[in-house]
Amino acid sequence: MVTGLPGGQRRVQPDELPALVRAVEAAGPTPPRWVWADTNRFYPGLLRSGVRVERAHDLRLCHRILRHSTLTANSALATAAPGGPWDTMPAVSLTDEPARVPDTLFGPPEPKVAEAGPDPVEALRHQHDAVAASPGQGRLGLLLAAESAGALAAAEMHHAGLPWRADVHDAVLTEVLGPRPRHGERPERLEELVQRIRAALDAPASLNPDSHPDLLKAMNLAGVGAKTLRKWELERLSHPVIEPLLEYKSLSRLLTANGWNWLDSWVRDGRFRTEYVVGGVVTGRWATNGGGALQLPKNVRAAVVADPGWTFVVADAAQLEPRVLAAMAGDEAMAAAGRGDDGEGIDMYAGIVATGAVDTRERAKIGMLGAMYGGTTGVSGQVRPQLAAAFPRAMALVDDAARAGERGEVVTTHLGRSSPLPGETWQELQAGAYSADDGAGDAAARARSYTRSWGRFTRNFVVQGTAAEWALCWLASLRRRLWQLGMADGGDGVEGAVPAPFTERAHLVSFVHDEVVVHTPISLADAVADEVRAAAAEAGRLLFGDFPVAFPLSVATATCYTDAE
DNA sequence: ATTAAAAGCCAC
DNA sequence: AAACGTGGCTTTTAAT
Repeated sequence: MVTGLPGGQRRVQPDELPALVRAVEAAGPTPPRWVWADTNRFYPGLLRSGVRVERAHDLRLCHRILRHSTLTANSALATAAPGGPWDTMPAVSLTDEPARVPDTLFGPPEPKVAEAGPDPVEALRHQHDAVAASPGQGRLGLLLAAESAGALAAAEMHHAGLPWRADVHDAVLTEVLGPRPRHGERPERLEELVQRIRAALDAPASLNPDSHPDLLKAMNLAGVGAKTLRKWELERLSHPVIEPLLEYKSLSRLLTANGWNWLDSWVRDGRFRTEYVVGGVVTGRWATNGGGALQLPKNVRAAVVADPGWTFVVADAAQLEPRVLAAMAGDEAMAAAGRGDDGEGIDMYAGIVATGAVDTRERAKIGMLGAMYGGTTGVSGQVRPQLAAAFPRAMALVDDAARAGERGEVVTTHLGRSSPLPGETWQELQAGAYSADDGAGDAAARARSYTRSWGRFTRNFVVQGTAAEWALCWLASLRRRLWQLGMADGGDGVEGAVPAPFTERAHLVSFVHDEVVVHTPISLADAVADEVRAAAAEAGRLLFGDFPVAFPLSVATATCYTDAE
């Protein structure tokens, strides 16, 4: 059922939906906002039919935010008994089996009764009520719009896919590992390294370097003196086995995580498609399902090559989190340190050095990261009082968030996404800390440790979560701008031709926390770069209004991802 | 036999 | 330098 149409409501068959949506999108000067239970349930099919929508409201994603936000704590939505349909509705996954087309051998399929599901109109009303009554000058409304736009962008990026040259990927692997081995065998380079490791340890040919206990035992016998196999620890030891072992670990990682098997599994028809999970991280950052798309190692990014006649515009936000912290804390001094004289933005860590608060860029960086992560030792600990003196408001914000977490309270981002409550472990440990009888060591110490750990989580939550909100607004703005760019240019230049979504226009192909990649016709690359910057400025205004904080980007254009970094 | 946890490295 | 935030993913090992 589609309601709210110009001509009232209509019941449509699934195959009628694309034409209907296309018509309504094209009808008026103001595009509609489609409200649906889950973007992934409707949008992939529309995209396959060549239909792109401008705006949407994802009821499931928005419900999840409103259910837990401190800004809507008194709403009917948030005070309802838990376990309602919108609380328990599972996300639709793009990898779910598509509804199988029934066999037609025995005549047309039985008409299916659409599953009832909860009433979306009623849900929308509840969500509107909750947002309308929330404090914060429309911040929650902005968050819901950005979250929903993100869901559209995520589906579109999956639809378009990240251009991926399997032949280039294979060449990279062959270069460092040797030719692809037969099933069950090690590549040449790895086999050589295994031999060298065994020889250096005087170990039998049965030693499997992938078995950590066995390897550690053999290393102990050879007197290497390693307690763990962590890279940074091994690097500090001197023994003939260290060099081949580190090399083995590095190559082995490449093979298992992004080797030929990965290529076979994830690259089809020149595209890598992952499933972006909008809001998949507690802080609001995205997660992905499949292919490890958020952790593609630098050396395999060489396989990300633009189509002929196309190129990439790669942009990332410089020092996003400290800038977000400065803005949300209203810390003028800290914002000024990242702004520079022209107001366009300078390297923030260099700017902090320029204020005289800290003596080197490296120490400024470690100190800021430590303040946001809760580091207390080493350089973090040394620089901290200096930063606290120079930027008291920013440091107070993260310290307050940490203390709230330690008290077991919830913290909330700038736009209104709230942290979860600590789990049962927290409660139990607090109770246990006061019980005299505890057989398993120092209960009070464990409670303290867990409490501090939760404080580090809430400390980081407010910054990482607000940075994710900025990035979401950036992405949403850029998505809209890229579409407009396509309208202006006409895509392939054919008069009157409407470019198909994402095959003839500049389009997003990757988003990783604070970095975007746009795949664009070469002729539009400069315009895309302008829009990427304009979108960043717009995101800053949307979140922080007139507060004078800069969000400079590093932007590069290249036909290969590797060359843009 | 299946599942969960641990260890480790990759990304931001 | 050290072990301070969020994750995904793979392999081995332990547990059920």
